[in-house]
Amino acid sequence: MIRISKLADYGIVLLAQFARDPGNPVQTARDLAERTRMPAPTVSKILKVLLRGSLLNSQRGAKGGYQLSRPPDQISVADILLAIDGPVALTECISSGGGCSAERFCQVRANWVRINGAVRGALEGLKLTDMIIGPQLGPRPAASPAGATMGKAP
Amino acid sequence: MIRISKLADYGIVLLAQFARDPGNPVQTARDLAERTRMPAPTVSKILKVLLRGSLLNSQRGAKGGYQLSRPPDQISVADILLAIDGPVALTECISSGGGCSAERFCQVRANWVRINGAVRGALEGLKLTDMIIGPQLGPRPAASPAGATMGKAP
DNA sequence: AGAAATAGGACCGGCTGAGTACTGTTTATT
DNA sequence: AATAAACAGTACTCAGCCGGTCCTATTTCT
Repeated sequence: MIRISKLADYGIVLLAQFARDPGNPVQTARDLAERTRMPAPTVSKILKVLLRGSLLNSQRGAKGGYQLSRPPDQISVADILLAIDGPVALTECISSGGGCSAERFCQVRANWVRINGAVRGALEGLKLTDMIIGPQLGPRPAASPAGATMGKAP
Repeated sequence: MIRISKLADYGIVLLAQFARDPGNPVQTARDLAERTRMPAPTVSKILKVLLRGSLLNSQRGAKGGYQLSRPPDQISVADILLAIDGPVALTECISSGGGCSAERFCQVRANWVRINGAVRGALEGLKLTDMIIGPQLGPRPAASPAGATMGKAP
């Protein structure tokens, strides 16, 4: 199904929450859980992962909380996926860096490298600021963006 | 890790094999297994799935085998993924068509719809013929294709 | 009739994703 | 100094699904 993990999905929702109200840069895990309607332990777990990926800074103790480590326009969806799910690798032979027993005969790997790079590039171009502007906030030009092409042999 | 299933990966390799030598349009499961170095039972299983997805035609009995149901330039990577892994749905809320308990509060779903559509569109544009031209067959213009952009807010 | 294929299941084992819980450690406040 | 509020880290379980294999029809050519 070519899907990202649920945790990564949650992570994006959480980070988007930060970006949505810059007035409260520091948020506690508890508050985020309430606002996003996600279970508190799971929220806490994801926040720690995002911290390790240096997408968040944390302040311990009372009056503590988390805040974005960078401006939201400098955090991409690819960054979030990298922190939570690891590197973008559509196929196993990409993530394992080759070494598949069939590699000697495999004729499609080179193409996967290209497709993979294109998807990663697209995800890198998509910033957190792009995720918070929903259809409800101001009119949008049209439905779907212009015809995203990639990887097609020239 | 945003990855496609191994079966789908195999399926692409198998179909690419058909496209690679148009001289032998009909191939048996056994032959394909040998040429791709994949285990025969698995190959057989995938071929049946591809048949159900009407990407292949089959001929039973002695001298039987499988062949592409359409010219390779009319079979996209998205078609193969659809047949094996189901519809492209990066997040669960896409495949389930909404209904998530947090949907009422979720502010990012609309963006996922756009991203998802962009990825699917890109995969649809990538045909089987694009998968068989490797770097070894003739020189290629450059490393990565031109800057695949998608989903970015205009 | 027999051999060579596909058709269509059932079946199972192992991995990993998702969620929970528990036990520190740090810090502001009183 | 004591307390409470928050983050930090780790361990654990449970379920679902992916992957692989095998078995038994059914069809068709020789």
